[in-house]
Amino acid sequence: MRLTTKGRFAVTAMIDVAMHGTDGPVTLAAVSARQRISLSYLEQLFGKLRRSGLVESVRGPGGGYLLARAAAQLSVAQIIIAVDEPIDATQCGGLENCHDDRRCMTHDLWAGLNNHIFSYLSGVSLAQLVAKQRQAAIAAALEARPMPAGTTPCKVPVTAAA
Amino acid sequence: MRLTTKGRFAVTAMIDVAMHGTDGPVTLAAVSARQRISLSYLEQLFGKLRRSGLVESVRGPGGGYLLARAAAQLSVAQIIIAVDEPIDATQCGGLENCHDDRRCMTHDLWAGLNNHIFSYLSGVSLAQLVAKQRQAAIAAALEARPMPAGTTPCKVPVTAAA
DNA sequence: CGTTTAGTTGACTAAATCGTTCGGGTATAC
DNA sequence: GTATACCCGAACGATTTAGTCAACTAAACG
Repeated sequence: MRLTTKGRFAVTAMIDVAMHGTDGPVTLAAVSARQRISLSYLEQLFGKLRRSGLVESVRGPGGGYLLARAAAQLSVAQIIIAVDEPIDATQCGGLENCHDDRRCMTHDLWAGLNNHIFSYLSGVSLAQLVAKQRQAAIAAALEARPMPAGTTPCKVPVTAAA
Repeated sequence: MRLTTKGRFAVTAMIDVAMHGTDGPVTLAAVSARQRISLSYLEQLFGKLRRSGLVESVRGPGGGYLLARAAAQLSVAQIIIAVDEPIDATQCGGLENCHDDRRCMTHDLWAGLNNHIFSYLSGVSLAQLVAKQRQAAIAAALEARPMPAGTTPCKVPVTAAA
């Protein structure tokens, strides 16, 4: 399981669809404008997401994309798997013949780590991320608007990006 | 935090050094032969690992690389961070000015996921992976060697790679 | 001393991936 | 029938990946 910016773009776009798709399909043009992602790149990503059954498309005017399932039933792992074409780090391509006498370490080794990371990201649902994003948006709005006298702002701590 | 084959190569090589470095330094040539990784690529990786203080080098005949700390004190996260130069998926580069009125979602969003994955991989030590690898090697040896009559082999389940 | 070993550094390369741009299609609502 | 918006694929520059080559330095050893 790979973890690159490509999967992040896909998750970001899916969150956007989840947040704005409550009444009707969301056009990729709107997602592109809001999230500052190239429209054609979004089309490529959503082509894969659709073929993976994570979203459904509606063609024609008023069309766009909708989540194929409830946001609580869509995991980050599914989204990343859908767009990030898998690469195997096992060198031997599953043939297990890289050594004469014993097979390469990478084989069993990374399988375990992959499983752990995968199962973790499988436990993170789109609904959770949407809730977190809504919370952050509220905090930002409170920060931008001047507080009434005598009240104290409730800042959400911003975690550092790696 | 990115997750690519580069980091996997580095971790694999570090496991090799941990397993063969019990008495004396391990040459990259030996690691290259055992793990089927290009010698010059290993040189690049170990250059970064050394500058990050994860390994120590011994020059001259009989030289090679040694773990700078005990395997239990070296985490997978440290190794990956050392070789995978970090990229930020926040588009705005931390300036938070991607939108006119509100900042981009990716900013706070991926920070949380990054932290979770990072803290998970920080909890996985090289010693754990070495132990797991030793166990797998034993299982492979038992599998290759015919069992005495009446005994049942104890196969280790092989998990699928993503 | 000189040779061999092995780390150190840098430039350079083919291939893949990333993100984008462009140009065309096709289904549908109005 | 026209505008909308999904669909598809080719092509592109930039970056990353993985590897190669070449020159250098430090240390052991005879």
